[in-house]
Amino acid sequence: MAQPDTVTRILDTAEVLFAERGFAETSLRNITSKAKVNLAAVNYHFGSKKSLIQAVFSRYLDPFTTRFHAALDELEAKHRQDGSEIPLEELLETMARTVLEVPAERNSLKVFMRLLGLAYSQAQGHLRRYIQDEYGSVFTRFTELVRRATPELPDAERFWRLHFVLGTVIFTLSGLDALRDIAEQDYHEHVTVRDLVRRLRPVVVSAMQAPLPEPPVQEAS
Amino acid sequence: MAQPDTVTRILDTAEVLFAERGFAETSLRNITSKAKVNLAAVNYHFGSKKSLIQAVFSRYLDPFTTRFHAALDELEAKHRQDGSEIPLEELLETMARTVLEVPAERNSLKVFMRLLGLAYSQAQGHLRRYIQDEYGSVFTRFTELVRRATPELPDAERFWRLHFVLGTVIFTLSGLDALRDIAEQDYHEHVTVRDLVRRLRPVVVSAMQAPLPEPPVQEAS
DNA sequence: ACCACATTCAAACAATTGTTTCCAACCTTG
DNA sequence: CAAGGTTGGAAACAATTGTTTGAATGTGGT
Repeated sequence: MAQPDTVTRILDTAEVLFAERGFAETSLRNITSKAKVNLAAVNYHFGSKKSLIQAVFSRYLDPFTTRFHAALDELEAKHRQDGSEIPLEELLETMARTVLEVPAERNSLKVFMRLLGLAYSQAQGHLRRYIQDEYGSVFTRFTELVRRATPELPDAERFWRLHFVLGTVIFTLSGLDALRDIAEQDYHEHVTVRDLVRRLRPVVVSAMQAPLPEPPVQEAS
Repeated sequence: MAQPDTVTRILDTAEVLFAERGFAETSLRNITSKAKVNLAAVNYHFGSKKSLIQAVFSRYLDPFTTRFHAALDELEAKHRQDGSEIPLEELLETMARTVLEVPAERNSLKVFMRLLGLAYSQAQGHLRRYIQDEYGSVFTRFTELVRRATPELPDAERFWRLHFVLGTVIFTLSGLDALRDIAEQDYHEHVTVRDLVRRLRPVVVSAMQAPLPEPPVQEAS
């Protein structure tokens, strides 16, 4: 579509600024001046600010979905041989590994997670729709595998618990910088992302396997 | 400070719009036109948009902290009599109950949670600082009680787990509308906030009581 | 009735936003 | 070397932003 230089320099700068300050708070002039490209370059190469935002996401999500599908293929093939179901831990492990792999190639996991967090919290209706349309299928596949790994859970319960842990991960990793400062100050330990994933593992597994809630209390009607 | 009408009408409208669309995406003209007040009224009564945002938060957080302190007083008094420690479940229960009580007086829990989520995710440095300064003490008190309820947890581990569950709650409840749509469509059940809290309870307790993570692997250095 | 004050209002302010325009520079192709 | 389409750049565009102004209106006290 275009030279590697200008386009990627815009993307590299945009993703950092978006992650730091959000979409609405980051102007095209912020991006272009820091990237040392002309203001018009964004509209020329991407068409609009919306498209730029989507492009920033694609650069992370495209490799992620590709790798994640491949990893799930591998996992399914392995367990098809011995006929066993894929255990929940292995599914979560695979997802975590894939998430960690992707941003290694580019900026940082922090940016990736922060972007995901923004995609949820910022209104940006077009973004949620875009992500849902483009990348919903891999999530559907994953949840189906989780379903087979946790047959004791009612469907609705599993749905909610998956979003509970999704919230934990995105919230923690996207707010990592602020939390890391506090943790370092209070407990004098330097926290890496891998540390956090290590801490998250048992928590997430326990959360998914928690006892079922009491049945809903019947309101007097 | 002023008539009940204009000021509260601005606050009522602002909190809804902020919750729906975020701070930067909501203009003062959006607020004032929907609230049917003059544009200048915001700057007249609140001084600036920043102050309006803080005022919106105060209206939720002030009653919350008051009630929460009172509830913790009561809880401590009760357990000081029989000399027992406050169990974790009771602490979490108290917090949940207080969170549910506050917005009953006003708009909705959804708005409250969505605002909290925005406070974290939107950059808005001034907001985080404001919340930290004004309401940090009650959180400190709560974490200290949690510490006594979970003596087996290392301090750093407890710190992180508290933020894990904080992420779960804020993320889920602030994105409730979108998730509810999906859940209703897929599982044909109408989800209320109280349902969600009921589902959250065992998950949060299990998360806090999960086994400790493996010690960090030592990198070859 | 009058005054002092608080509040409301319409209008304008300067600043910033995303986007477009038009021209110069460039590189590839004949 | 020349032609032509592609990419870069400075400036201007219209729209929207938060904020301020100054006059009009309302309100309560003496």
